[in-house]
Amino acid sequence: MASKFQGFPGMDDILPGEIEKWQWVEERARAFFEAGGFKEIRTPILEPTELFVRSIGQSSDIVHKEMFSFKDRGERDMTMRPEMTASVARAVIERGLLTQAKSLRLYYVGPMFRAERPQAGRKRQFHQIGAEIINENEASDFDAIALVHGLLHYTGLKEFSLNLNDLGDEESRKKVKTALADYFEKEKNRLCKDCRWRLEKNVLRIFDCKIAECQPVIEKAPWEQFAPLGANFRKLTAKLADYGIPCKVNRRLVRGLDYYNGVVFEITASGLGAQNAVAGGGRYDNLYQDLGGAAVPCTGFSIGFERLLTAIQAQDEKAFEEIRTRRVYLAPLEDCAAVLNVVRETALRLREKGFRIEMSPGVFSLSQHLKKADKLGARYALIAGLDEVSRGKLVVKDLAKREQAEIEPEKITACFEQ
RNA sequence: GUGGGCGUAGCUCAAUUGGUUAGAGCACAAGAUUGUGGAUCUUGGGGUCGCGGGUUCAACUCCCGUCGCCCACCCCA
Repeated sequence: MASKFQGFPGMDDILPGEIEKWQWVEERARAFFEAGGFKEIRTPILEPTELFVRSIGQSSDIVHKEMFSFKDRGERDMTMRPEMTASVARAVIERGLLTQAKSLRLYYVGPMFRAERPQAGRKRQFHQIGAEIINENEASDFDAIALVHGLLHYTGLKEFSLNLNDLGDEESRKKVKTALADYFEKEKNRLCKDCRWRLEKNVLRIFDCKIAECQPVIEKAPWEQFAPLGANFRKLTAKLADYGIPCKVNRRLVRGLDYYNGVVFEITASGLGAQNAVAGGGRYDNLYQDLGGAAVPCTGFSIGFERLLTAIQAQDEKAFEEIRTRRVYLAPLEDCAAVLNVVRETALRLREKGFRIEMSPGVFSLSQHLKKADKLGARYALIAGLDEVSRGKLVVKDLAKREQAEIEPEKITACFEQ
C-alpha cells in the first residue's frame, strides 16, 4: 500500500507459496503431453494485430473490444496475444514446420491478455495450457478430447463435465446460418436487443444468450431439422462412450472464436463461480488456409490455468499435499565447504528425482534448522555436521514420522525408492 | 463498457454514533533453547487509516472526486 506504484488491474503477481502449485500442475501437464507425442512451442507475446483479426474474427468480442493493441515506434500494429491458436498457426506456417513433418502435435503454456473487466476466474493477464493437433485425420477430434479429459484428471481435477456440439462443415454451416437467420428474423420482436445485434453479425451466437425472455424462442429453434448431427460426430460420441468418457451433446454450444467448424467442446467444473468453463476447444479446418498456409485440418483445445487451479482446490483441499511430501530441507550444521558441499550435492541428486529443495541461508543450530524446516513445509531434512561428513555419512530425517537414518550420500536416491 | 459491495499493519479485522499517542489475533524478528522440530512465555520491528480535495477548533469516522479490489452482466479459458 505504501508502494508508489501499483500493478495494472487484473494483472496478478504469482508469489512463492502459490507458484509451487503452478509448477506442480505444469510439470504434470508436460509429462502428460509428452506421453501423447506432443512437443512444446513458445511464441512471442506480441503478434501483428491483423493475425488475430483474421483468425478470431471481426465479429468476435475478443477482437472488437478485448484486445490490448497499440502501435510501436515503427508504427506497427501489435497486439498482446488473447489466445494461442493463431500464434501457433503463424509460427508453423512461417517456419515451414509442415515441410519437415506431415503432421504436428504441439502444446503450450503461457500468459494471454484480454482487456475485460476482471471478476472471479477472469483476469486481464491469465494463463492457458493447451495443445494443437495439426494435419491429422478426423480421429484427432477424439484424441484431443481424450487428452483434455485425461489431463484434467491427471492434474487432480475430480469432477467436470464435457459438452460438445457439431457445427458442421462450411457448407452445412452456411445453410444452417441462413435457415436460423430466417427463423429468428420472424421471431425478432421477441428477442432482446443484444440478440438482434447477433442476428446481424453471427446468428449462432444467439444460442449463448442467457436472458430469460429469449429462451422460449431459442428452445424452439429447429436446429436439428437444418443440421442433423454428422456421421463423424456420431462416431465420435460412440467412441467416447466406449472409452468411458462421459459427455453431453449440447446443440446450443457455440464458440466465440470464428475459426471453429465441426466438432466443438467445452468443459465446465464446479467451484468456479460464474465463469465455470475450465477448458474449451474444437476443430478449425480453414484457419491455416486463411492465414496463407496450406489447407490442413486441425483441432485443439486450451485450459484456463487459474481456473483449473481454483477448481482443483475447491474440489479437494488436500489436492496439493504431495508438494509437501516431496520437499527436502537442507540442514548443514557447520559453515564449512566440506559440509555444505555434501549436503548440496546430495540434495541436487534428489532434485533430479523430482524433489524440491528448501533451505534457509545462514548458519543455524540443529533445533533452529528443524524449526525452519517445519515452517517451510518440508517433509524431509538432510542433516550433516563435521562428525557425519568425516565418516562419509549424512542423516536423512523424516519430519512427519520423526524417524531418521544415517546413510552414505551416494545412496540417497535408493533411500527414497520403494 | 454497465451495475452492486468494499478499501485501517504482510493477512483477518477492531477503534465507544467527529475528540489526546489508531488496537488485537495471525505472521515476522530476537531470546528462554550451542546436535533433534511443530508448543509455551518474554521482548521487539512494523501504519502518511488507498490517494487528492472539502466541511470542522478537531476527520479513520462526514461530503466530493479519483485509484484499486471483490462480485455480477456481457463474453470467454
